[in-house]
Amino acid sequence: MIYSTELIKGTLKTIVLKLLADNKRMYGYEITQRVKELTFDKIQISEGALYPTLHALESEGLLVTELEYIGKRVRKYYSLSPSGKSKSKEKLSELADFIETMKLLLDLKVKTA
Amino acid sequence: MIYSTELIKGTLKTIVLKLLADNKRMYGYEITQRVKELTFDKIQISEGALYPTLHALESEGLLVTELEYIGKRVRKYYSLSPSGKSKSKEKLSELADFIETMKLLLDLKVKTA
DNA sequence: GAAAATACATAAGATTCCGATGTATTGTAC
DNA sequence: GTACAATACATCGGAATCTTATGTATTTTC
Repeated sequence: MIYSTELIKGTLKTIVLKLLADNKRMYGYEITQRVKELTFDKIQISEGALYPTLHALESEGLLVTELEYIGKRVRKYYSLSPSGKSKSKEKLSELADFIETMKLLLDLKVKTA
Repeated sequence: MIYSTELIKGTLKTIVLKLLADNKRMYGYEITQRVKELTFDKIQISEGALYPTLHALESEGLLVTELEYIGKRVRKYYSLSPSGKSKSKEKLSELADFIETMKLLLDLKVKTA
C-alpha cells in the first residue's frame, strides 16, 4: 500500500525530530533512506519536502548543523538543540494523543505492540 | 491538549466519510459538532475547512445531497453514494495502516482499546 | 565509462487549511 | 420583547506545506 500524500502531511516535522532524538545526528539523505527502510517503502520523503523542513527547523533554533567532508562531497549533519529536544518530546506526545483520538473517532482496529 | 492544525490536515476527508458511513445522512454543522463531541473538543473542524471539503467530495461523486427546510432555514443533508461507500472503506483501512506504520516509525505507546 | 546512487539545493505550482467575514434564522435568558 | 448565543449555510484572501521538476556535483557499481 502506498499512502495518499495528504495523509503524510503534517507529520514530517515530528518524524524528523524523533529520528534525531534517537540518532544523535543524521544528514538529510540518510533521513529519507531511514524512513523508507523503517516503513517498508510505505513512506518516501521527497527531497523537495525534506530540505525545506530541515532548514525551517534550523531557523527555528531546534536543529544545529555541522558540515563534514566525505571525500570532496559535503555532508550536512543535523542534531537537536536543547530546545529541539523538548520540542521533540512535545511533538511526539501530541502525535500519540492524536492517534488515540483518531482511533476513538474512527473506531480503528489498531493492533497491540 | 489542542492539536496543532497541521496534524489534522489530510484526515478530514476520511473523518467525513466515516461519519457518513455510520450515520446514513448528516448536515455540515452537525458534522462539526459531532466531531467536537466525540473528540472531547480536541478536534474542532472549522467551517472554512469543512464546507469546501463537502463540496469537493460531492463533485467527486462520493456524496449526494438533499435539501430540507427546518422552519425557514435550509439544511443540506449529505449521504454516501455507492462509490462513496467503497471509498469510505478504502480510506479507513488506509488510515488504519498508516497509523500502524507511524507507531512503528515513532515507537509510540498506544494503549489497547 | 555509463548508469545508478549519494548528497546537497531551489522553484513553480497545487492543494489544503485557517481566519475572517457575510447572511439569515431560531432559541434562550433576562 | 429584545439582545445574545446558537444554528446553518457559504465564500475568500492568505499561509503553509508538499509535489514535481530541475540543477549541480561526486562516488560507486557494473
